[in-house]
Amino acid sequence: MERITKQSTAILNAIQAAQRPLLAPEILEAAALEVPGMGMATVYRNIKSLVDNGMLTTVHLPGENPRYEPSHHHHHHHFHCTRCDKVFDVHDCPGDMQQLAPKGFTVESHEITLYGACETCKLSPPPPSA
Amino acid sequence: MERITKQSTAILNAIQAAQRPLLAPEILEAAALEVPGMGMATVYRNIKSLVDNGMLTTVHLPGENPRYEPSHHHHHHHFHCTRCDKVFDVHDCPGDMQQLAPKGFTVESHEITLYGACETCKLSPPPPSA
DNA sequence: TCGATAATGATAACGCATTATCAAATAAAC
DNA sequence: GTTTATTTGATAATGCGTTATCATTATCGA
Repeated sequence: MERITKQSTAILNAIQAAQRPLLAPEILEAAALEVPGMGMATVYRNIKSLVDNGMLTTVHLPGENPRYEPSHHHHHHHFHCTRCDKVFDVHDCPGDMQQLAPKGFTVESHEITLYGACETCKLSPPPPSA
Repeated sequence: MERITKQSTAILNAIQAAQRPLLAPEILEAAALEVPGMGMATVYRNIKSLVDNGMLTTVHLPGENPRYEPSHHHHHHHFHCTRCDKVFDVHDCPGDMQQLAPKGFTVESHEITLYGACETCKLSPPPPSA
């Protein structure tokens, strides 16, 4: 991926505009608005290249396919909305977790995933009769 | 799975004796010590049945295949040793996480995964020349 | 102990995300 | 504008965890 194409531009734009980690199909969906007809293979190729370059970071959540966001290089966590399945960054952190671990274990890092309703879904609950 | 067989007994024994969540291949490995020649399909069949019964709980960790542990029905988290890749239960919890979420979001649950060295790996570091 | 039927083991098949293939399109150097 | 090498799109192939198939074996009620 050395050349700048309208596809690669659209993919990077989509990821940076999203303000949240995206799944590969979400990246395709967003980038295809700018470049209709874009193929899934192009998305995967560009993701791979951007991750290798260090421009993109892979976000793994429990039981989920990988999502991708611009590399932040700062410690943060994620919120997974159980209504719309979108994932959002959480910039706060409770801090050191060493005290949670069993005696004799050394904690070097941690991941926190919050689950619940994002603001949009909270304001727009599904119809009760659903 | 209505009948008690030496295979189903060995599988349940393996899971209960482990004291930590096991991957399907780990269950096979442990149960095969008791019933040599046991097949992977038998492990998956029994896991499925036990999960359906509520006897087993599936543990999803970021980027990992599912692990299984006896259903505890109490809130806990997990420690993933980055040396031996074993996962251990963590019975402590920092508590409510609502304050971490963005304004307008409602936190309903959370998952914490700790990473580091378990006691065994801490006491038996790999040779420096490795 | 016998018989009905459920479980097992070997293996093929599946689902799904991801990657490879390759002809056609296109970016960028000249 | 031409040329050349890279990227794209369509699609086949891959990898891998899991599930289905089916003949054989084994459980357990009668």
